[in-house]
Amino acid sequence: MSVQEIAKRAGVSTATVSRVLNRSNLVRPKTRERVEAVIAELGYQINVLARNLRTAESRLLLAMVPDFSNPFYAEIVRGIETTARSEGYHVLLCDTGADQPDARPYFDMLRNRLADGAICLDPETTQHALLQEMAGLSWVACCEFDPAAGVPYVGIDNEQAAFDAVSHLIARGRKRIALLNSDDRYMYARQRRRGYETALAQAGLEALPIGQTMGLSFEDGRNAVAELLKGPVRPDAIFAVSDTLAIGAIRGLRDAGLWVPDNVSVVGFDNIPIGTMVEPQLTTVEQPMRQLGETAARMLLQRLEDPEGEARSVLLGHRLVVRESA
Amino acid sequence: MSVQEIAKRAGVSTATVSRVLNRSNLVRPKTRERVEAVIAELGYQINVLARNLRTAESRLLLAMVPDFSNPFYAEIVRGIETTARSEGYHVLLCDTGADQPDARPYFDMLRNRLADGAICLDPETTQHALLQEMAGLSWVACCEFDPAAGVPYVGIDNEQAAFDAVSHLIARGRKRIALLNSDDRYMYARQRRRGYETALAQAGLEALPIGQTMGLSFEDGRNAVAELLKGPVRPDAIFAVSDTLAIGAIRGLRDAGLWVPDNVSVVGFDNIPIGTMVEPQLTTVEQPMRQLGETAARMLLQRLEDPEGEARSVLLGHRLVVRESA
DNA sequence: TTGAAAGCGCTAACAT
DNA sequence: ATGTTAGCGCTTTCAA
Repeated sequence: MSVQEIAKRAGVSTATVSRVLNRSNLVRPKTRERVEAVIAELGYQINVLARNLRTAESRLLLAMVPDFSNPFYAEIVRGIETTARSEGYHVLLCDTGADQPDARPYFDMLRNRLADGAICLDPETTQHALLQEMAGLSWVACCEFDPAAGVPYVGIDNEQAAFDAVSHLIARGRKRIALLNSDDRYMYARQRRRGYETALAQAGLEALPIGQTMGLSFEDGRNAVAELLKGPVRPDAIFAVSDTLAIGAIRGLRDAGLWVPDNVSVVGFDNIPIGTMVEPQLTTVEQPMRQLGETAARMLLQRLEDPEGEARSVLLGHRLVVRESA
Repeated sequence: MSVQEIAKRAGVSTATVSRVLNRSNLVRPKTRERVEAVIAELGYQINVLARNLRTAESRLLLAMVPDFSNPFYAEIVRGIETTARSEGYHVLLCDTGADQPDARPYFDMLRNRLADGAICLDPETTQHALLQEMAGLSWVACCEFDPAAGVPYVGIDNEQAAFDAVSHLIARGRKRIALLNSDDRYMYARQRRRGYETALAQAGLEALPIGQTMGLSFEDGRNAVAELLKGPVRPDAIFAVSDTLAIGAIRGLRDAGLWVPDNVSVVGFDNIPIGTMVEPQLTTVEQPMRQLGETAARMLLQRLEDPEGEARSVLLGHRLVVRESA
């Protein structure tokens, strides 16, 4: 069943049916009614595939995420979806993580027009590839961004946020503050490290050897702390760049017979729900995840509407949530 | 740039270009080479929108999930994606939860052919609606299923799994075993309840008043336990139908000064990662999440290939993972 | 093994 | 306010 069929039965042209379908107001109410009646009667459903070809848009957005089972990303994706849906778009989730480290297939989805645009939360390498291979294609960066790249982005001030977290530790009287950092491929990791270093420097404290992990998991944190504790100087505080890492760290400390926060204070990052489910409850830096996603989607939608329009990037606010661990 | 362009430059017809594009073997190697050279040279990318219209398929699958930020569902979706991708399909995630309790918009995506088929993890109500409104459309059920509905499904034997969990508690010498159940709209909730009741009955034990929650969250579990403890008989064990609920329950018990597992044993369900991140580590029933997703996707793909083919449903195995909490 | 041509179902420019 | 008509870019029958 097609517009033709509807047109015939309603005694109008296909153009008119199309106008009714697209809520054009160049249709006499009476006519519209008649057409709508036929549509309802036959249970006609528009063929999106045909429309997509004709209008040369899929109304599909790509969300490239390193790991959507990470609650942090999950919540951002939620924000993206909410906004996208409200504008009649759908979101295609692309987990570029573990399983499928190659983002190429996703690039192809953009190239061959399966998606109208993309939101990229992937690390620098992916973003640079996107930038080079996708010249002229619409995408925005979220959380991970290179201010110099010329791509519109939304994120937080990671350096400042890290600075705030470490300052909190210092204010609590801690002197041997270790950083538990993740994969250096991520710009946020490097930015937070800078914040950590600045805070220590300003307080005249020395940085400890950095605990470096490959991932953001509980076990990563646990193992890294075990490593850290083998060092010459025992930390009295740990700033971890993610909550799961921090929770793993707490377990690592307990493994070594250390108590949090009595012996060692711990601050995490993100403020994901698990933070309140553990004991002690996690002190952490909150990111406005939902809002990050919503903003990213809105920026992308704006780009799609007006590709030439000026693209303004945004940094959203963060907030230190003080609970029990520090 | 289109097939026309390529055809002209390669000195062949559009049909031949199309054949090359689709790996048809009715092309002379020499010709194929020439065409491929032109394609590579111009960096031509097929227009999926046009192909979709022509072939009347989008190679997009719908995954309808109550809450994809729940690690349990996230892992299943992973399985779905892996399998789908290996067959050249993409997955459109539809979070039918909190935000968007109405699945109607997703139904429309099926009706108007934006998606070729769907995998539904939503509760009964949604599944029945799908069944009625989508006659003749391809979909399969995953985790949530009504064996009598005539829709192919994959899941586990929830009743048996619950039976096993409760039996474990009984074997540990527990006598006052409470059930912490979630939303009764879900068939799995009703199935697990039956398993719980059967196990108790077989052991000649009495069921306690059931702790009923609206959702599956930590706070739900915590609050439900507080309620439970107000009752006349204090449970010495709790079987919760989800891990988050169980972890909330453990906290609720601690709130009341009770220790797990010394005073009260707790068993969860699903075996999500957090189970090993809490203290005590959670004893739980493991579901083969990844495999559930993979199987569901494979079933759907099969249906798409052969809509008339017989559809065989499957129950996958579960496993009790004994850790510290019970 | 290749080509010519029809047409998937829709939208939109243009005409009335 | 409505109709006519020309494609969007591809695949696929049919003929050669």
